[in-house]
Amino acid sequence: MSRQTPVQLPRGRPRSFDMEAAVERAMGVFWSRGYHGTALPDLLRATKLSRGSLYAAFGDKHSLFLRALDRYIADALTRMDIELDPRREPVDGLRAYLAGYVDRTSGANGRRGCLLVATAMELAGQDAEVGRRIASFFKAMEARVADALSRAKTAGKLADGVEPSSAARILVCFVEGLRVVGKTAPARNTSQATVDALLDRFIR
Amino acid sequence: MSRQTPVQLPRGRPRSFDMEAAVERAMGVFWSRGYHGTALPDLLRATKLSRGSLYAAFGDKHSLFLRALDRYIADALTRMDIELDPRREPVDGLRAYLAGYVDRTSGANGRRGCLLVATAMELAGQDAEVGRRIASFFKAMEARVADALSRAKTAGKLADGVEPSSAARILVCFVEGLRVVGKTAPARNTSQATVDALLDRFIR
DNA sequence: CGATTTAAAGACCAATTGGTCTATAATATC
DNA sequence: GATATTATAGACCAATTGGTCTTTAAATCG
Repeated sequence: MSRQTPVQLPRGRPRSFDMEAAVERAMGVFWSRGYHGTALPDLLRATKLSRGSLYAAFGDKHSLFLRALDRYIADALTRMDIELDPRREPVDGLRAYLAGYVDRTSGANGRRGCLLVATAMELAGQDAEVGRRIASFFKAMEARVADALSRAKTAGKLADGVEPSSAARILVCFVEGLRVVGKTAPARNTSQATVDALLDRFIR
Repeated sequence: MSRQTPVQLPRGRPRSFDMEAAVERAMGVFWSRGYHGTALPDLLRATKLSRGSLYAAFGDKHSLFLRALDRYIADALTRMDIELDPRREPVDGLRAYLAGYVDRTSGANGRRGCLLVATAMELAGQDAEVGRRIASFFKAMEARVADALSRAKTAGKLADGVEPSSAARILVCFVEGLRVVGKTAPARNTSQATVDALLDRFIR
């Protein structure tokens, strides 16, 4: 199948730590503390890297942050692609998608918040690299939800007068708002009931 | 009417700057840059105070921030009390309330964001004083919206099966989500159309 | 082995952080 | 005019910021 890569191996000591694992640990810190709230020692502790290794591997704090953000976004989109898989019943998919948000916005999960929303509020206005990522994520999310709604409509499962594209925009705003209100750690029941009441307005 | 206050005036040079104006200017800085992103020199420039005066008047950065946040919250609640005034048609009030969010979440206004949402994401999880304020604001907002919806229901203006209290929670999440998505500076039309589509599901 | 590359530890850096303090001028009351 | 209070400017502070560099030990190759 694939030919042997013609690049010769590097000569010296190979990298001994897992870069992706380091990005993931860094992501966890940014997630909990925000960009400005995260100091270098926090990142060194979390990644268990020395200053030198971290800078050699990632360049600087900002670049590492972008990688962590990209990772967070990729995880979220992957999750959505599973939940809203076209081979599944679209309404079931939407329920699963919203159930995920109920989970992530109640109690301790809610209090921890969302790296994406926090970053949108903290940096999107000032940092163009971040702003582009945030905007493209919202677009991607909206497209996936609109697609699921569109399939639900074809199946005759949408309430009268519901249009997939505007309903998708509503749902995106709603779930991101859930993440904001989730910072006050509401009870699971509350979030679930709110989601159910919303879906009731759109699903037949 | 009111008797002369028996307190004798202080003896020395009176305060010559307007503390409320200073809080308002500080609020503007925190609003644009966030808590961690705001450095003391930023606050001195905005308030046109010297270090000494600022610390004498407000104690420290955190206390000044809390005053700015309280001011922002008070302004928001005052606005809502006008928009959702019980003497007004409740549906008109709700439309005015949402129109305000359309305005604040489109274009440049949207890009600037919201001090409250940014603070919720940045600090509510870690800072108890902030967390309490955020939680109580959401509660107060939800109560006002629920009240308006309740009056709309009595007037027969709500769609079948809409329950004021859960609908209020939906609306609160939705508008806070609008603020998040608004950081990508969407077109006014887009936000307005989304709001209209949502209201369509709740109003007869 | 020798050459090469990397990791870790930590010294080191200038700039910035939030915060205090002092000196001086201004403005008020008695 | 004496007393008291305040504002400003700026020196000053220790701690922390993000970031670089050097040293030494490891690990891999030819």
